[in-house]
Amino acid sequence: MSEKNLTIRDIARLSGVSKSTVSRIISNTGYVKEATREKVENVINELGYTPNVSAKELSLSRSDTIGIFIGDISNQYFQEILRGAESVISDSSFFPFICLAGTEKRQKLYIEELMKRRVAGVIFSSSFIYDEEAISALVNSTKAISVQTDIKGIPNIDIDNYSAAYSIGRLIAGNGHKKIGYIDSYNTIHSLSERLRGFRDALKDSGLNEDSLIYTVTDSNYLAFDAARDLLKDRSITAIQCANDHISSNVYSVINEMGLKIPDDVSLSGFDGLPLNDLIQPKLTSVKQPLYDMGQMAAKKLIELIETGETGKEDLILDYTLIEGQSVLKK
Amino acid sequence: MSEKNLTIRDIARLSGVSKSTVSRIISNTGYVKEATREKVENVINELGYTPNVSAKELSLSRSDTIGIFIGDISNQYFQEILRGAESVISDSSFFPFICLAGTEKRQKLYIEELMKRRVAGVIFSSSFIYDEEAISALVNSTKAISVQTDIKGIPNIDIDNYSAAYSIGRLIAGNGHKKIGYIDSYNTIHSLSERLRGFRDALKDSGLNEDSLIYTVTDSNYLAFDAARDLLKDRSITAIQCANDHISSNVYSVINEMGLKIPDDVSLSGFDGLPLNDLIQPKLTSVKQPLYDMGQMAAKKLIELIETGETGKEDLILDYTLIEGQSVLKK
DNA sequence: TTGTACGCGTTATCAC
DNA sequence: GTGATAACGCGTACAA
Repeated sequence: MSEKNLTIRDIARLSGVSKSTVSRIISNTGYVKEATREKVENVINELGYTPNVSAKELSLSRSDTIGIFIGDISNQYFQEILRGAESVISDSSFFPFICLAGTEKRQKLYIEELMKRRVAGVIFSSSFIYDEEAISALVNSTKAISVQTDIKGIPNIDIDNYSAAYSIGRLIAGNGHKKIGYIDSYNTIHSLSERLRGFRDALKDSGLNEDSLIYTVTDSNYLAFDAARDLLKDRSITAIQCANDHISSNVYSVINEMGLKIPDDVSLSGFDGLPLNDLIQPKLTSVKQPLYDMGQMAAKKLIELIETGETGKEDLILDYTLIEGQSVLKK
Repeated sequence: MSEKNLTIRDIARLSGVSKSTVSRIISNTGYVKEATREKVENVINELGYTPNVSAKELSLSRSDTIGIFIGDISNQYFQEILRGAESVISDSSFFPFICLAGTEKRQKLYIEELMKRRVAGVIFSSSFIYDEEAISALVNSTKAISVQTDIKGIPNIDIDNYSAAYSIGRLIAGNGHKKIGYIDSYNTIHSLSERLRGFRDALKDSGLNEDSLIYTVTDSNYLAFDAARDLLKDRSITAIQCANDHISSNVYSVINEMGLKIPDDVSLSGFDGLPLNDLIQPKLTSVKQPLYDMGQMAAKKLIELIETGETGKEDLILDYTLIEGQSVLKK
């Protein structure tokens, strides 16, 4: 059975060698005679010795931990990015340290902890940054990268939000809708304003005037129930575009609750292409972002930055896919 | 700007005191003159000094980290438990270390890491344990608790699965269904076998014979598509009960895909009461488990164990709620 | 190929 | 109140 608090010294003593030899065997570095290695490894296995990470990190003045800073874990959007990033990191020589930074208090806590742990790098994915100063201090003390998140001075992984939103706007207008509700997110990040800009331009280029877009936003809880109910009161609105699929799934619930039919009574479309869209009937028109890939890409790029020692400034833009479902009526 | 590798010694030197004094101030322990404290704190803030966790842990021979060992993060079931556990831990003096242990490789990696980090405790929530020996070693080296998970020798948080499944079985049979498909999970944990047992007994007590339950299981990917298609070929089956809502949501997709109507063509019911059920039309009949609470309870109980030094053996059973939606036809 | 000695940054135990 | 000093467990020159 594994006893507690075994140290490298115990192993050394019990196998009749010095600490350094044990260290060499554990970290698999330097020359060690095969016979010695076997002897020591036997002792290690028998006693169930496990090296102490804190001591190792302290000794090396370095940690191989990478922080993954996630905004809201109950949102599938962030889950996908997290899964992608984690998969790459847990498959590397680094170690993922997941931070569920969904509230102001948690952001503070986790940022502090990441600093205290001297992490090798951080991946940010959050639609809101509460304390820019703290983030800035963290970013300055380590390597960092973001996924669709606004943080100054670090590379960002994203898609071309303007162009994606433009496409879906053209699609909806092209289907003959003339009065279109738009439910934006309460959060104010660049990718969201780009989507709105792209959507607006699409309507304009389709010959619709400015009044054709009825703009609303979700409340601070990041839900969309009230916004949706407001829009649905105006029966001249024939289509609703949501800034992301977290919102569109909530709007879907409201529409069902009110006994309305999609797309006959109202058209619905979103942005993200989350897995939960599979539960929506009829199939939702949306823009699919490669979220898992974006997470993976962020992790790969970050590891590269750590290993090369470079800082990296250039953003990476990945491809999106327009998904045409049956949720937007052709008039 | 925060410079790297500042130590307690630098702060001491620059504020004209000794390391010990700085340490006292940081850890807020022992007597320090107010004037000294202010002086030192100013230096700390100006330089942006952050204490080094590894050194602290090493010095104390103790870590205040609690591991949260989660089976499958893309399953909302685990998300709820994770969120509950994290909320309690991040609000305590301990720190959450989240392990996405969904694959055999990852379980090995994370268990090893938890041991290396000398964590204060671990919360297990996973429907599969790949290496019982490794888990056992970890459990023996620290405090541990589980949520609806089979690990020997530690307390488990659960509901009365037998009774819950019995209730839903009586409900379905009471609605006149005589041939009922049951889709079990591929995973083999105690709570699942209890559900099956309870459901079986309910049908028996409703006067149905053994042949009335058509048993199938999901495949190793934990999906349910094939199992559902198989069941749906037999048009004499009028209702399908799923062992959990991860399965029922997949079955819902299959039913829609095949153009069948719930509950007219087939009834569907599940187990868990996940948030994503809100997207299912009509409202799904299911058993709601207090998953978030179970996570919270696990964390609270674990912290208690850590602080009292006790091991704890007694399981905790929480209440469930039978949710009667419109997805089971009354015949 | 192996052993010795020092340092990593912090806390705790003593003295003062 | 405050300051030396010895741990904590490990890696790594430098010797041997």
